[in-house]
Amino acid sequence: MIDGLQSNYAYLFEDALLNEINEIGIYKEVPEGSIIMDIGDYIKNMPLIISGAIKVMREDEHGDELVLYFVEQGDTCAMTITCCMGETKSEIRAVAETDTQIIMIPIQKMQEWMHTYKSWQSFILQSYHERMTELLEAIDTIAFLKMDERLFKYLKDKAMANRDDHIKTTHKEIAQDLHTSRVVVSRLLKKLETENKIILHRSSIKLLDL
DNA sequence: ACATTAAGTGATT
DNA sequence: AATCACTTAATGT
Repeated sequence: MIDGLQSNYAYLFEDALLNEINEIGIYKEVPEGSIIMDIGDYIKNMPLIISGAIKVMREDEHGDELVLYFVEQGDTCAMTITCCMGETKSEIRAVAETDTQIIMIPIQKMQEWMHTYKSWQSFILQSYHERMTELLEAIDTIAFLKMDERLFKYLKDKAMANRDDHIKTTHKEIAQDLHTSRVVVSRLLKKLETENKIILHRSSIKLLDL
């Protein structure tokens, strides 16, 4: 059995399905920072995350990025669900947030399992629902929250996805993820530090309030 | 020791 | 909140 499959998905799927996943799924290790799926790619596989986290983002016509949400272990990329219904291209880019282990499932199988396994069906529907909620939240965040609140939410989301309150990034990266400038990030982080919400180090941030 | 990269700051729009 | 210009601090070679 693929390592980690049992521990992460056994409570979700029946044994027969686990065995099928084990047989058909392709285990992959993705190093931090590598692009798992890019905008415009045709999607042939659906990833199940065993460990690690993935950052999902969108890009505008100038190549500027904006992070939508993070996907954690035990979850899947809901965009693939939409995409593999029809033969559409990916609308998003998925980048490994940390070194990540995934199992790739061919989309034909995932459609087949929709009919044969009840647990699979509810898993897909539920994660689809969760993503939808997160997307709405992302819209709210961008539309209604000020930059300082957005930044703090970003840090919390990131800490949550990585299961680690010690975040390893630079101000520059955060600025790119939130689509703002590095100077603004530095200033707002400084403010958060004086409010005792975080501690700043070079190339890393320790989150205090959780 | 020097170059490079990350982060802090004031001023201006 | 963005941009510029500049400084300071940490790190790599």
